[in-house]
Amino acid sequence: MTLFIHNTLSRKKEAFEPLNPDHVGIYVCGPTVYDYAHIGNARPVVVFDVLTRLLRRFYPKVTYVRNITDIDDKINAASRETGEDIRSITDRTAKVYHDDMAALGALPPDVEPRATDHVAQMITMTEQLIETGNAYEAEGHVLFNVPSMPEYGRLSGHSRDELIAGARIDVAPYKKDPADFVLWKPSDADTPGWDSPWGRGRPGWHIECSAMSQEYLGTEFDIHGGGQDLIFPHHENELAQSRCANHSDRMAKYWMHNGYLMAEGEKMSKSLGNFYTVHDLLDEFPGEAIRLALLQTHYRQPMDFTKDGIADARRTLDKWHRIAGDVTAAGEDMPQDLIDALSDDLNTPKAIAELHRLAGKGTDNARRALKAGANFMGLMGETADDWFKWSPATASDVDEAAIDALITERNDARANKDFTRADEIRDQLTAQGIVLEDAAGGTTWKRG
RNA sequence: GGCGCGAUGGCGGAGUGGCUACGCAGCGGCCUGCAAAGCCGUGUACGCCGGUUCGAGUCCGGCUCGCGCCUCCA
Repeated sequence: MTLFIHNTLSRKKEAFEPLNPDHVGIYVCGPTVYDYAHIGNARPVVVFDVLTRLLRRFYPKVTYVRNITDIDDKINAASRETGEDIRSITDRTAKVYHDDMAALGALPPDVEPRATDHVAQMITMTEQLIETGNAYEAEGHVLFNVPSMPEYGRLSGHSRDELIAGARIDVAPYKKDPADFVLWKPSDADTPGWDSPWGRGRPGWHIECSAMSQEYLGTEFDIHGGGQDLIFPHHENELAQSRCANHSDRMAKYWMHNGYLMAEGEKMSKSLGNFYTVHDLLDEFPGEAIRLALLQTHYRQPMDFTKDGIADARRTLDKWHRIAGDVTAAGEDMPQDLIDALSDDLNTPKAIAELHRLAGKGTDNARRALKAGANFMGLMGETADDWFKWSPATASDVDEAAIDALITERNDARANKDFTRADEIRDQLTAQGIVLEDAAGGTTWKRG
């Protein structure tokens, strides 16, 4: 079995051949922790979660690194606005991020480095870039000199000339070349800063991922992932920094990028009110339904994320849980067709189709395979019973004993053909968001 | 303006030179006190215009529309 992945560097699907089959390394750009993650931020988390699960199936050791960006001018701005301490903002936001991503069924990364813990490494790399002649100091800034790297632009497909021609902002006067970008910048007294050979300051955005990926995965590693919008400038600049500092031909062997996401047919924007945060969606829907909705579209496709889509996904999971019941799946139950689909550049929609196929078969083997495959994709992680009793955060608390009592009363009424009373009870519970289902084995309830 | 991605049935969404994707919704039927679930059957597609081919959603060219990026902003 060969794993194929689309490599942004070649813009082709390639067979994955790890640098070292005994230890695969993957780095994914994580969040800047100044605000709750929106659904667009969740897509790469879920996509690369599936990828790491797959890599772990194929290789004995996988190190998954996903950073937390806690040095950023947006964080600084938020702190100035609200008066909340920076560390408090970043800790609080990171905590919510962890909870939200866990609710989506994403396993935590093996290493989750924070930028603030790696400033020394960033300074070292910046010094190296000055030594190699790829960077220079100017007015307290250190800038990467783009013309010093002939292959700059290979990842994004932009040439330096095009970038300059298309530039929409004024070029800072201290730049040698209009395309040069910041490695280090000075901080004033009110802004977080660290001592450096160039005075008190803070790192530019791109250098953190260069420094931290190297710290945990080495100068060359297997896969670097993130959203498509990171290809330029973030990943292009990371690549330039790391390669030049290390005199290396490459940084990551494979670069993977997930497609962008819209909400309800429109570009997500706060002004349009269609800016879904994961945190808010989790009040309305089970996390696994959101996860399945995200996986229903292939990761490189643009995606229109809708609440209807989550509701659909939820009904699908309802059905699968009804079919699988409480079977337990073992390793040998894993459906090979599902693994094959995922191995073809993470074809999750095809893998999901395979789960549908198993759901329709009706045999015990198929039920176990359904559960095993769903579990592998981070779905159906709880019992059917727990799944059906999930309730939205807005729902009022319901007394389960009272429900059971009403069910008993209704069944007595039904036995006596008192269907008026039976329907009253159904309506009463429906009004509370409780749905009753009469089956051969008795009456069960779930939250609507 | 430059670079890139996308366009499949009512909706979601794979696929790929010739053979039903699949799911949801719809319609007809069975079952059911009601409801749900389940079962059987069933219709609808490949943005537009050319070209290559015995044959094209599938390859080539052009066009239209949508979206992303074009530097200190993840």
